Amino acid sequence: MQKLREEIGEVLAPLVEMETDQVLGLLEIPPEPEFGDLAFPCFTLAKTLKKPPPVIAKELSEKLSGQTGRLWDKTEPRGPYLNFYIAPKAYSHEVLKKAWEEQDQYGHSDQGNGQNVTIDYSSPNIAKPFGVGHIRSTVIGHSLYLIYRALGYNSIGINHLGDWGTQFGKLIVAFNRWGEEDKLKDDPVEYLYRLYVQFHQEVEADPALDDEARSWFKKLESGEKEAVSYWEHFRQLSLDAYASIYSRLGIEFEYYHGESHYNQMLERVINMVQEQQIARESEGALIIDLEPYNLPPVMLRKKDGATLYITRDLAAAIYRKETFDFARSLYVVGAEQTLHFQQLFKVLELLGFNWASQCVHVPFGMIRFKEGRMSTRAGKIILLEEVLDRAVAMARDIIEEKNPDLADKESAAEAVGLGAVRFGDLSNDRVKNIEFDWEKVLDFSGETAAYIQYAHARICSIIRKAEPGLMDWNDEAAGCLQKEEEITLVKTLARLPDKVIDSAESFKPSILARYLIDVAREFNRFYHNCPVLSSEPEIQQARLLLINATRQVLANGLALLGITAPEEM
RNA sequence: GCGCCUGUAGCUCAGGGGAUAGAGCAGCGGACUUCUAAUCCGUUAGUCGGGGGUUCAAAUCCUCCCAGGCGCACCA
Repeated sequence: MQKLREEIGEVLAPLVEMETDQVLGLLEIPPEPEFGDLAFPCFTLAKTLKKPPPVIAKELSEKLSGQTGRLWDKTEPRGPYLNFYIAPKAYSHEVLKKAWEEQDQYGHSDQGNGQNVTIDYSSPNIAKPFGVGHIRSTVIGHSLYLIYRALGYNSIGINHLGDWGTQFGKLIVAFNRWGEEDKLKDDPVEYLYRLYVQFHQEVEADPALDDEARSWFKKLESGEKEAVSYWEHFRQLSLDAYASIYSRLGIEFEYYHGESHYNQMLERVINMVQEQQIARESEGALIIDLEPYNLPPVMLRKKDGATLYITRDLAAAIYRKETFDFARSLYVVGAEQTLHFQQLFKVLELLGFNWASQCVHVPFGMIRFKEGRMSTRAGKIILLEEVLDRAVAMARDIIEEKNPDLADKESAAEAVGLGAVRFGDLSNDRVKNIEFDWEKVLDFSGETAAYIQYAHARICSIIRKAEPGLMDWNDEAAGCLQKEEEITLVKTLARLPDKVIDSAESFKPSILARYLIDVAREFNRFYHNCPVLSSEPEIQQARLLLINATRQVLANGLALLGITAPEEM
């Protein structure tokens, strides 16, 4: 906890002739609890003082002997480290009080100062089904959205729909040749998907289809009526289908600005690069040569005059800066597009935009089958809806088995099932590929969302049964925790604010997710060793305050991951 | 061919300069008349892909090699 660090930093700084901030940067958390709670390593001092680190640690300890702080009450040298031990009573009082007062704001802060952060996430390609592959951007991006908002930033969620591009040419060709309006109405997304797959099968035998598709897209770009009406039709049907998934997952966006939103700005972008003289004609196309920066060239306009993805992305970046004046602009997009973003940011820089450095690509690995990658074109894909439905069904079965008397089984099943799917995507380091495995998706034991939700539900259950009078704040009670399991839990709860900040700075919700597993684990240890309701009144009140703080940490943390915490399950 | 990412226990993964490398799953053995056993406790398991280097200190940083993934001008 920050207060403890500062206290120790101030005591130590004059003794070691360093700035307080410098000392704070060195303090670390020891690997074992018996080594104390915060450690000062003496290695760096060894050079200036010309003494071995263990001697320095010992001397510092002697200088501090008998001295205590408000939140720490003991120091001890151990090898090259000077270890500080917290004062359990004062410390737990401090932590419990903070959680008690801040409630659903515990872990939040105002460090963002209301600055705008745009977050581009989900961004599915219209007219393609919403597969499990799309869930990563959606879930990671949405969590970052919530985390930044909790830190006082004004998060602006943008769904950069892939609603423009050659794929629409392909769809129009396919629909013209093989499509039937009745089937389309029946299940639009599924049907468009089948047409898309069929196109890619037929094009093998008849490569001319590709040219036809390109020409349809060209017509679309030049506003030709028939093309535009197809496009509007397909786009709307797809949007309707996405809406139900987003609402089920509780995902929201400030803006559905798809690629087509920037069509009016493309001309301006082309003019900009020409004014800056960074572009040139090559084989009829307009390109920017990035060889001096060790990057492949960027193509802004094809020889047939049509624009490309990166042209629209440049327009989008400029639009976002001009409209929102962001402090940061995040792109939660798969790692396979890393090169694209390197090029994009470099071109922004060449255009003289110093805010290019505020743009961040937040990459993530792909979801693959054991046998290889998923492919929309080849029809090798698992639909997200199916995954969600099966996970919820499995949760329903388990609830039926474990808690048949539960009043609202359906909402608990939904929370647990959806939580499992989300947590699977959030708990591991983004950049790694995930192997899709039904068994893992449907497993609710061990390091899963259900583990955290279960701890939360257990706490709620105890609180329901407690005497209401004992659920009040009480200074004495808050300071009387002393068992090892209690203190360890308190220390774990104290870390939430730091974990939220770490997650934001590294753009990794997985840090928060892992932390919540730790909290749930420490709670379970406490639960099995420290009875709450059957203990003496004062201890009971203390433990109620402790589990209430734990409940708050679990609920607040899960909320930032977009996962709901049922009170019963 | 060039570039980016990944390689840690049988499997899935944490840890990303510091004190004895940790979890979950699987296996084995225990704990429900007691606050929900979706839990807990114990136990087995590792030349941290390999070589070299930087450092008082390397799983962590640099370099080379190996393996896998992903990219590299008219897709997004």
